Amino acid sequence: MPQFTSPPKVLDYNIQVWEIVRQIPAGKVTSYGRIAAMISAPIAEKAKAYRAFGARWVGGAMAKCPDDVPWWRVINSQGKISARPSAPRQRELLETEGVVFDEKEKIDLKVFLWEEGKESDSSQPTLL
DNA sequence: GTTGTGACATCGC
DNA sequence: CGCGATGCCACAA
Repeated sequence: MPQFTSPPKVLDYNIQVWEIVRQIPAGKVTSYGRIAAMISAPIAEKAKAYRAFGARWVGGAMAKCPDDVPWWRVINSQGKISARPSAPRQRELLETEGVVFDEKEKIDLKVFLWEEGKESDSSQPTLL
């Protein structure tokens, strides 16, 4: 267990993030905003604030990146890898999982985006 | 107590 | 579709 600062609330949030990330099947990816959205329902009042920083909280949680969490399956909404120093390393891991990148190093979220409850289904997304 | 930055997302051109 | 600019919360110095 890594050493976290005292804020238990944020830590609790991070734990939820890790829990979700662990549920991501191999060969699938998800975005920070997606995780943030599925964790705590965006409150109407703070919806903007949450939308603005909820994703960053997830990033903060990933910053701890415990060994039990496949942090490499977490990317941004652009379907690209974040500016992490080990970004190239992440791409290698994703390719090993079966994820493919386009010439712009972007991932087809229409194909590899992990959707809740659609992990092992034969539903083939409409490839255009 | 204040200032700066951060594994992002969204809007506009 | 790509790039630039903005917003917000929490933490570290």
